Amino acid sequence: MGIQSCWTLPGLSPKPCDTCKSSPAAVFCRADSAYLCLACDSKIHCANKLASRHQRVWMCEVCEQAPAAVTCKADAAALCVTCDADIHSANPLARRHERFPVEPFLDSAESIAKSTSSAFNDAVSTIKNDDADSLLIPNLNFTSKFVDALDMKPDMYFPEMESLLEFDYPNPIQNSSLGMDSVVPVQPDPIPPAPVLHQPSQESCFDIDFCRSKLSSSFSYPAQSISQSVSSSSLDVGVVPDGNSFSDISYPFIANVNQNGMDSGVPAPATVSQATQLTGVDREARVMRYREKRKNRTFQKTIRYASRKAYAETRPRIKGRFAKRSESETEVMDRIFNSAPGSYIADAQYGVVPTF
DNA sequence: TTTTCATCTCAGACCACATCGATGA
DNA sequence: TATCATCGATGTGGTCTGAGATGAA
Repeated sequence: MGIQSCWTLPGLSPKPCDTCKSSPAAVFCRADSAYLCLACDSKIHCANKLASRHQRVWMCEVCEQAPAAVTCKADAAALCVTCDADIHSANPLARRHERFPVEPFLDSAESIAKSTSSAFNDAVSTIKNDDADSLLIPNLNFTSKFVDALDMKPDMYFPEMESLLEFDYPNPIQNSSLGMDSVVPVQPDPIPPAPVLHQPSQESCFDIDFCRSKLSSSFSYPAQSISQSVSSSSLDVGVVPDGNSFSDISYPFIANVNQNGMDSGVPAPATVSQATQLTGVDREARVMRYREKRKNRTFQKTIRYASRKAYAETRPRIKGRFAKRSESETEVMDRIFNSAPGSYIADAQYGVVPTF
């Protein structure tokens, strides 16, 4: 059972490449007014000097139907005009997301992706074996384009994801005595938080739930869902008070908020540069905190009784259903268990399970 | 543009029975 | 108070099924 991308619109298939028609388009060439996959983009725009001067932008990460017009730092996503308008007009918090106009690039998208990925290979090596990574990647489809084109392993990640490592800043709710009574599971974080880039603006940190709301075609987010985290466990979590929202994924980016609390529309100049000037120590600390948190996170079915699990796995089935044991089978089982009284079945995942 | 059909995806149902936990003797 | 017996409820996993989504004709 796969996990659907949290960002792409269900029901909308990515726009196909105008050239090969088979791969999903990854970039939009303004000069050609063409949607191209990475391979075709590389082929076409490396053909001659003139073509290499064509300005291109990435596709919208949400609808994958139109060229991206803005980059939302809070969502770590490139959005087209329509999606940007829909998403960021949905509620007051979303309106405060800091956004920048998308900068067109001239190099081949493939080479950009390659250089981008190599810069993160070190970090990747530290967080390999992480099948949950994909859950944290805002746009799985977006990433998969690179994976397809570059034959990369899906567990690699990209700079856009870097910000997602930063999702366990101190939670004022958890820290308060009020938070102790919250239904939100409180996970002690023994590692002190890394310096917050914009300490005074904690109230400006927020999460957007792109999974829960099952993005309808109208992109209307229920107001009560604005603070849900990506974690599936958050489905049980009540509404987190506006303005103090922190959960599993809280992006430490801020909108440039004016005194009225509204988005001034002008990017905060220091934010981007500071965000990219993280030291190696900061980065390592963040990766460590991320791994710690990931370890405590579970998307798997909870097994309450290992003994029942062990027994269920040994039981005969007919078309997947439990079946009655025949007398001979019962005798065999009795002999097995009785022949070695006090024997144990080692269950790697759930520890030692006593036999029956 | 609308309708029909085929295909795909996914959540929930189903089964038997050891074990759990409450209750009473 | 401690121990034991009884009984209904619970939980366990692999497969099937039907509803809904999607795409092609």
